[in-house]
Amino acid sequence: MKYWLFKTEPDVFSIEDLKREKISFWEGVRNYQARNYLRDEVKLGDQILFYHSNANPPGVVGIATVVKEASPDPYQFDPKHKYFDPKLKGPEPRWYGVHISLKEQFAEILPLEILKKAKGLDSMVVTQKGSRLSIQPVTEKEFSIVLKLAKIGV
DNA sequence: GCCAACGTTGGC
DNA sequence: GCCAACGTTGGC
Repeated sequence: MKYWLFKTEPDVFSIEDLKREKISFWEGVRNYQARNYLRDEVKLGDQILFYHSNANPPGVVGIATVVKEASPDPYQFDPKHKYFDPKLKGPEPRWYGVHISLKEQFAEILPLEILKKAKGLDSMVVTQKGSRLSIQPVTEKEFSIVLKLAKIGV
């Protein structure tokens, strides 16, 4: 089993939305590195740190899990949709998403600031300066440290 | 294939 | 709202 961090702006799609929808398609990823993770490496049952970016404060708000592996993002073909990709030629999809489901919402947000100070998270992708990747690999160790921090509370 | 210009991300 | 970091674009 692998571990990931999925980044989302809560104004666009928040953990509350995921809770309400039960199962959500992770749409709109338009970055090749993130796409490659989604298409090739994110597998059924993988665990996800659900992260709110562009929030006050930014941080991890819960745990989700993968319930269905990669399928093409349908919006890339829809000219009226904001995730339409005008550069596509033909029916070959370029962008993919996975289906996820909420596993646990933390009692309160675990802020990025705490992650940055935490022991053992020095090389975690999200704590690096200028880390813009929206789908990030997380090690098992990092994942368990984050869980511990979330339980202790801040 | 280089790289300057440009657009976007996201913490602060 | 600012701006550093970074990805993408497109002229050459």
